[in-house]
This record gives sequence, C-alpha cells and structure tokens, in this order.
Amino acid sequence: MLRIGEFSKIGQVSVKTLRYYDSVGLLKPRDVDPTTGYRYYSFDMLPKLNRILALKELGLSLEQIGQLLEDEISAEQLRGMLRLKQVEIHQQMAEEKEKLARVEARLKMIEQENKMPDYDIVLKHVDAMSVASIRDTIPTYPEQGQLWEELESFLANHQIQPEGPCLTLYHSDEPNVDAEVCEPVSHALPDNPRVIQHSLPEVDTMATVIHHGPFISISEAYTAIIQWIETNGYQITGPSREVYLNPATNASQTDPDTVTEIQFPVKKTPS
Amino acid sequence: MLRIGEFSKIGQVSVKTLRYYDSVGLLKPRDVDPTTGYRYYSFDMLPKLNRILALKELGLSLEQIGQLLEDEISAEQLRGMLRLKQVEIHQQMAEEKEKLARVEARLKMIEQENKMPDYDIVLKHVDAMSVASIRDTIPTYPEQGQLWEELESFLANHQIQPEGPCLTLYHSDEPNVDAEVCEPVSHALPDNPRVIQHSLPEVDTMATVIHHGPFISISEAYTAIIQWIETNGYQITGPSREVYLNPATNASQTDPDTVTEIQFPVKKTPS
DNA sequence: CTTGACTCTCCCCCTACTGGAGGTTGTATA
DNA sequence: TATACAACCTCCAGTAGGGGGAGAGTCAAG
Repeated sequence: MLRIGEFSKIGQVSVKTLRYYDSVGLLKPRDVDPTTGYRYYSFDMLPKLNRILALKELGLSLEQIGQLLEDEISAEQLRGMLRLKQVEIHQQMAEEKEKLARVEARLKMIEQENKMPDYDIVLKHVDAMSVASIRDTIPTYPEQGQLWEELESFLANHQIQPEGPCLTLYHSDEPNVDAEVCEPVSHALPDNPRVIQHSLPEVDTMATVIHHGPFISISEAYTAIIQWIETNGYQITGPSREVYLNPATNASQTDPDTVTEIQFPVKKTPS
Repeated sequence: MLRIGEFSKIGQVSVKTLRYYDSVGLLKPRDVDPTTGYRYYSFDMLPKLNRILALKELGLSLEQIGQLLEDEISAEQLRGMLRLKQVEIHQQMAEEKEKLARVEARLKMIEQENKMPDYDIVLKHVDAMSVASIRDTIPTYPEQGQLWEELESFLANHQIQPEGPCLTLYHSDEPNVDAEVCEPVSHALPDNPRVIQHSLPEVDTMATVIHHGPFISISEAYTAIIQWIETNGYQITGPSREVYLNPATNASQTDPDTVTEIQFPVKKTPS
C-alpha cells in the first residue's frame, strides 16, 4: 500500500488532485485509516487513474469521466459521448479561428493608424419589431428631415406614442437614396397612403457600431464598419439601419452629443 | 439618462453583467442615486461598452481590458498584447487539434473492439535517475531473471538498498534482446566489470501504459501502446523501459497482481 | 526525545458571471 | 389615492478543477 505522496509521484498527479478526486468520488483510496485519516492507495489503482487522465486529455469533464467509469456504459453510449465531444472540439476550433481573424484584423488596423481604432464593431441579435414608416427616394441623406416631419406629425395627430428609438432603413443609395424612416409602434394605425405599418424582420447577426458625435462626421463610422465587415469575412445581407438613440433634435447635424447606432445585417462568407 | 435595464437592452448585455462591471471598476455608471442606489447610464457610454465587448471577443480577460481602457497605453504595448494573444490562440488551436486526434483515435479503437479499450496511454515527464545496471544480450525476455539475480546479489553483498522501483531497459530486440536491468541507487558503487553505474537521461515526453496482470499477457499492453504511438502521430526516440512497480516476486510470470509500467520515450512526428 | 518530512482538514482564491432571496422604488391603472 | 407589478437594490451561494496556505496530527530515523 502506498501513501498519497508516493502514489501521486508514480501517477504524475498532485496530492491536491488526488484528495480532490477522493472528495468528488472519482477515485477513492483503497483504504483510509479511521484514526489518522491517512489515505492508502494500491498499485492496481493506477490503471483507473490513468484512464481518468487519458479521458481528461480528451477534454471530458470529471463528471462525464465519473459516468464512464462507474456505470456499466454501453459501447453505443460511449460512441455517442465521443462523437458529441468531437463536434464540440470542432466548434471550439471554429471559434478560435474567428478570434484569430479578429485579432489579426485589429492588429492590421493598429499598424495602419498606430493607435487603437476609434470604432468598435459588435455583432448582436436584433428582434423583429413593428414600425410605422414612410419610404421615399431622396437626393441626399440630410433631406430625410422632411420625411421625419411628415411621419411625426401624422403620429402626433393620431396621438400615437413611439415605443423606442426611431431609425432609418437605407434600401439603396444609387442613383438616389431609397430611405425609410421608422418609428416603433405597437398598435394598429389608421390607413394612410404615405404611412405604412409593417414588421421589420428579426436579424440573427447584425454588425453594429456606435457613432458618438455630430452627424456630419458619421461617414467615419460607416467606413470603419464596412472595412470590418470585409476584413473579418462577412457580407451584407440586407438594408442597413441607422438608429437614433438619444432623442433626436433637429439641430443634431452638428450636435456633438448625438449618439447613433449603425447596423448592417450580415452573414459569414463561406470560406 | 438611462436606467440599467434600458442600457442593458441597447448594449445587449445582461443587467447582472453591468452590475458586475461596475463592481470590478470596468464600467462605472455615469451617476448613482445616493438614496436609492439606482445606477444611471448615458448613451455616450455605449462606445466604451462596445469596446469592452469587442475586446472580450478577442479573448482578452476583463483585467487586460481594464488596463487597455484606463491607462494611456502606447501603440507599442497594444501591439505587444495582441501579438501575445495571437500566439496564445495558436497554441489553443494546436491543443484542440491534439484533442481531436486523440478522440478520433479512441473512437477508432472502440469501433474495432466494440468496447472501451483495456489500456490507457498517458504522456508524462520522467526525471533523470541514477541506476546500477547490468547490460547483456539474452535470447528471450524471460531470461533476464539471471541478470536480476546477479545484480541483486551484488547489491546485497555491498549492502546497497535500491531507492525506488527497479526497471529494465530494452535497447534492441533483434537479433537478440539487448536488455539492461536497473536498480535506482543514490550513492557510488564499488568497481565491478559487470555492474555499471550511470544516469538515465531525463525524458520530456514519455508515453506510458500500466499493465496489471501476469507477465505472460504483457504483450497486449505493448500492442496497445505501440498502436497508440502510431495513431496519434508520435515516434519512438529511445530505448523502452519496463518498470516493476510492486515488489517483483520471482513467481510474477503468472502472478495476477503484478503491476508493470511500460514506457516509450516519444516525440511528436512533424506533420 | 527530537527533528523533519508527510499528512490531515478547513478555508479562501481564481473567471466571469448567473440565480435567487428579501427588500425598495417607480409607474400605471382602478 | 390605493394597489399591482415591473424594475431595481444588496448580499449570498455556486460554477470547474483544483492551488495556496494555516494549524494540527503522524511517521520514521537518529
């Protein structure tokens, strides 16, 4: 019989680990002296210890290993667990690959600008949302102000309160800007030829960036997000959105406290 | 100003997370009402939150992110951190690849035998060790018994106690077995033409397997470890060892309680 | 009998949060 | 104005797999 220190040396695990395995019931000593509490192990427990270590190397949790060891598990279940683990590892590797791509993209940005980039792109999920909107083509972006006035006055006339930050959808910008100004609403609207109510689709993967500053400098944010989408291997799958987070004043063209979120629905480009 | 729930919705993080970031000093609310304790956030904190989320996606820890955010960090340090992270991710990916190989090897074994394999191979590190040994060529493995008797009687005559389990090194097995029987000793030995003292080298990566059962069935363990070495992309780099863990009796050819560890020094085959 | 090496239990620490209990606060409705 | 009820607060416990250390008991050699 071996004391815990000797067993730990032969088995190449720490004493702490053996005591831990004892406490969770994974590997109990052959004997425990009831008066001193000393644990005694025997040589023939080494195969079990090695099995534990080998399964740990496969990335299984101690709980899974415990099941494999104690229950008389069928070869079928065994295969199932390992196949599952296989899939998990594949996913892990894909995630690591993504991380690596992001790190490399950011390094590239830093090499270019010699500082941390000003904008940080974040992927989110966006739920479907019911909106009241007016869609029209306008010559240039700032001219959507008229559409906003039209929409706001309609809602005010019918005493409908918006239920969240308003936003603009850009369906196209060539040859003219095809813009749709939207206010989130929850109830039905009276009929009107200009104002339509519909549901913006849920978007699984939305690349977003926050612009904090006057509108006139928002193109920098667009440059950043579009570059990010390309460098990180995504592609745009629908109209972009501009969400006006703090209550938009009409003077916000130059208001330095304006906060706008730019959103592009994207998907991973198959590589 | 926004309450924590609204800010969490816009920023796509949980309320719990925001409170946690507050508690660790990563992202403090703009204001905290001193009487109610309510946290109030402003829209212009969204860029900072997004930076935190983006850096987290790179795999940085919150502590590292905190440093990047508060200290005026130079572009040089920034590059350093990211390069470091890059290396870490590469290592992670290599580890995942190894895991996957091991899982697949084990799956293959299970397909063949339709049950969990009997032997588990474990990689360890083995320290250098000083031994007294006799080396000779013998026709077949069991004949090393004579070498053992010679060595034991020499050590007994000089009252030298072995300091650990004894072992045999197999330098070659063709055309005859070139075996070296060893007893670990710590002090100098008297001169003798047959018994030499030297130091077994440290081995970084030793593939090991435990055989629990009579010697006559030990070839199964050899089969298992050699197959493992091939399937997992390793190659043998030196003489193998057979370590006799429990005090070897001379009757252990058939003793079912014998525990033997087989060791092969290996290295990863470059792929 | 002493010394030094082992061993024991118990508690806290790590990451980045999540869940829950128990108690306020803010807002909308009856 | 009373009352729901959602949102908010703090504090505690738990996660996986142990590591570090305190304080006390045990074992073998000299």
